[in-house]
Amino acid sequence: MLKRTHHCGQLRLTDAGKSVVVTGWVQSYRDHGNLVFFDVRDREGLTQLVFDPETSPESHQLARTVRCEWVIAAAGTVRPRGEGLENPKLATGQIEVVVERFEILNMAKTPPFELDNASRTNEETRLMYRYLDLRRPEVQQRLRVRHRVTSLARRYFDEKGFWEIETPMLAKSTPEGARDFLVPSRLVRNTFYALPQSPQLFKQILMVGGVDKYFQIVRCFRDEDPRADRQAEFTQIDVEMSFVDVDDVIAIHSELVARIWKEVLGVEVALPIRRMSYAEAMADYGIDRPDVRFDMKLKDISDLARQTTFKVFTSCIENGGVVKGLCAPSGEFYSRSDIEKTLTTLVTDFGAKGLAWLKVKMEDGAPTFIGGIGKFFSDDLGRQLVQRFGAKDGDVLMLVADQESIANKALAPLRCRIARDLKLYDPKSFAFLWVVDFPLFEWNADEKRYDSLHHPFTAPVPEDLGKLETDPAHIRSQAYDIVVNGSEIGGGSIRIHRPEVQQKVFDLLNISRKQAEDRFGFFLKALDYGAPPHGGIAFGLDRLTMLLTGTENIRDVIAFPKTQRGQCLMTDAPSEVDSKQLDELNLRTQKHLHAVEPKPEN
RNA sequence: GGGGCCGUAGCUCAAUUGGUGAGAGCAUCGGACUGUCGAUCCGAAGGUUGUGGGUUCGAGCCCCAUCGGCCUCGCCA
Repeated sequence: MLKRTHHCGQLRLTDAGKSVVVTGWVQSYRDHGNLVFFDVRDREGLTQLVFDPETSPESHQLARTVRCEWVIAAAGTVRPRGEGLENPKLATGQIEVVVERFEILNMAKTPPFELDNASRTNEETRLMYRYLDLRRPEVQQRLRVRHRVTSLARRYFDEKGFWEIETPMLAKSTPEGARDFLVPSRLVRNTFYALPQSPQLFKQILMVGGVDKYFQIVRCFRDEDPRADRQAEFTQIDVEMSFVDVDDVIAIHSELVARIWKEVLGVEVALPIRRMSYAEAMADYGIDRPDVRFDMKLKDISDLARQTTFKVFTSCIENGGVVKGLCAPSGEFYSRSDIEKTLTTLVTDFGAKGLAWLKVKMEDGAPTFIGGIGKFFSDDLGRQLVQRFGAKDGDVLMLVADQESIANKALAPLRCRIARDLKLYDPKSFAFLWVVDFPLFEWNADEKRYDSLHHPFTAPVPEDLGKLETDPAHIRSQAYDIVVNGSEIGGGSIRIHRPEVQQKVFDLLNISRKQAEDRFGFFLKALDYGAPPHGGIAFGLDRLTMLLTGTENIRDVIAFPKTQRGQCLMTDAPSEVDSKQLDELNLRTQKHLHAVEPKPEN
């Protein structure tokens, strides 16, 4: 077999005259009967081969039989292309390889889709033939970025004294948070492992074990319905450190993020990265992961709305709700129907009852309102309203009246949608942010107890410790999320390292001693044996890569992704198993049960 | 569990209000051709319109069910 000397995509004018061997897949061939041209592709690019019957009649003859995607090796001489024959579209377009020896390493069936048109091909077909889609430069570019991030992270953490340590994939089910994937045990009948939702407890126990600094690039599993930006199995860059506080964790990971952006995109991230409190994020953006590439802050106008004659507003406030909204510098962009159909649908999808709007018209410095609900505002209230938003002529005020949580939930995506429509930011830019001072708990009205906002091992800020007894709702936690362009790419916290505080938190979460013992007993026991103060963070590698590659589809950054039903179209997983396998596991499916004991008719 | 969009040749799409024989580009196959690079030119082949019912003289088009893909609410950090 001819041994490769150069990658396709590597050769330049300066290589002219060299004898080289390139290998790869035939991207296209152009057969002129006499001269034959190939574009050969490998991971690094394309090279044009020329087959001339006068140079090598055997190679030329063989080349004429070749088809797209066949695997070939060609030995020849690098030659500058003639005047006017260069191809500026190719990095190697200044040269070509005149083939002297040629081997067909493998033939290939005609692909089910054309690789150069694959971006327009049905994703279903591409997933079924993932190995063909993977040959495309765009797809490989994303995998390359992902690799750069992981390899950089490994170098970075090694430099900083972290150890990469693996934690079990077959772990204990702790039915908190997301649904677990279960794995039946053969040796211990009727018991199950769970695939880890994250290595949370293991990494904390590593700290108790004196490891001091840990990281892992680790697969995590959560059996919940997928979305464009999440699927059931995903990868975290998982980190834990001992004897640190919030500032330490933020500093070391700000630097990591800055290095990633610098190395992958050449983008300088200004350090320190800005911090924003959870309270500020919710008030101004309605969400704990605000996109701060643009301003257009939300404003609470409950105090003004209360004084209007608009019953929707006044009764909402009487019922403990708020009126909150934003000012869209719309000009003529949104028609009445855009607002009342498209944008209203958007907010109602998130639970709001409607979208109130009014368009500002300034006459001699005094505002009047066109359309919508302007008539419910007196002149004085109107002036205050315009002042509150800093609205200008042509702006449209959009308001949601509801419970604060619903208003926020509806307004946050509305704000992003409007900013995108009105092009209020450069889509290529990045805005980084640490969100801090999260509440430790949120009240769960259905269950009449508190829920952890982060997770039950998050430490309160020390000065709020006293409120564990008196005012749990207002305890701040030592948690932090890093947000880029409205996307949370990582989050973590300083952990509770004192058993009595941990117990207190379980009490507030309404987790009984018995439940705590059953689920986390091993962990609580570890805390009893001298746990150092510690904290950590986990980054979502998939989302990180999505941001760096500018895609909105998580399947684009995963080599072998799954569909919305969690299936792999290439391997056809999940699939049924032999009854023998089930027997060994002491399992029987309901399907089999029904086969044995059919339900009576009707 | 709910809502929305989609499914026609290998791929991407077309097909008037339900009306003759479901078309085109690319890919494929055969032929021609000395500089192409989305090669070009000539020719050929390629279809259970996702599947199953129904309405109708007649269904790619209308109705019902079902399968699959994507987006989304719930769910999920």
